[in-house]
Amino acid sequence: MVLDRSPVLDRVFHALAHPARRAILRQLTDSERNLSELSAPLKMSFPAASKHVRVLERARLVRRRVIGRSHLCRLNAAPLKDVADWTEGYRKMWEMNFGRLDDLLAQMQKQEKK
Amino acid sequence: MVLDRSPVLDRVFHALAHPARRAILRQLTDSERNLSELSAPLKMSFPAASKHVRVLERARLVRRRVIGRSHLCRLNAAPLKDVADWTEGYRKMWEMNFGRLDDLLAQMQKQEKK
DNA sequence: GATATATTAAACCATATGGTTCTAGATCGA
DNA sequence: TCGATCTAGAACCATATGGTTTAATATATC
Repeated sequence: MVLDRSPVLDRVFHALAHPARRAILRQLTDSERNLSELSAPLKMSFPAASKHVRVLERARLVRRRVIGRSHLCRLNAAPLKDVADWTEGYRKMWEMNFGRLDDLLAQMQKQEKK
Repeated sequence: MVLDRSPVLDRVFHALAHPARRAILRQLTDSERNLSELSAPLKMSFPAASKHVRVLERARLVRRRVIGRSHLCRLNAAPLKDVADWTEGYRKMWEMNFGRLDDLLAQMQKQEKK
């Protein structure tokens, strides 16, 4: 199959490609947090952080519920299963590569002994 | 740790966020291919495909060796291990369906009893 | 040498991204 | 009610992205 069309993976991979967004996800592993809490540790303005949260929402990685003026965000890790599944299709490939690296290192050690 | 700085993950996730680039990786699972072969099935011009390959190279997902006028590309899946490792940190989160933290703790305790 | 092939490079374009600041609307607490 | 707080939204800016077409370069092939 030539095509690899998956708007879901497009959005999820793109969402994960920015350190601030990964940091937001990290913060949400413990508990729900509102936008202020999420933006506080990031070295950027509040609106910038808010935009990052919206990117995560479009990728379904974050859901929010509004309570008064507080927008509580929680992690939805389900799309990360898609990432894991996609990546799993290549596991053999990188394990093979590491195998070759092991071979190389073994050879180098053999050379050193000589 | 608040920050999630990892230029490697930045580049790899970004590289994986485009269907054409994932299609290129897919093509490289079988064997090495040169740029013409890689670009042929993509619905875009050759230079566009060439740019995608370069994005994959910057992410270390593709390596090329030049033989005459043919640029042979091969997959380097090693960076995908970084993706898998990062994603693995969230596995528990998606394995509990729509679960809250309570559910996760309950599951973990049940596992421990076994 | 002439010509076709594989690829890069350059110029260009439209749109997206990531950031800012400023404004405005709810809502909470005193 | 008043002021502080939380958030959205708009306007703006610089740069990146993803694509195009056209040219230039190197290498095969005849």
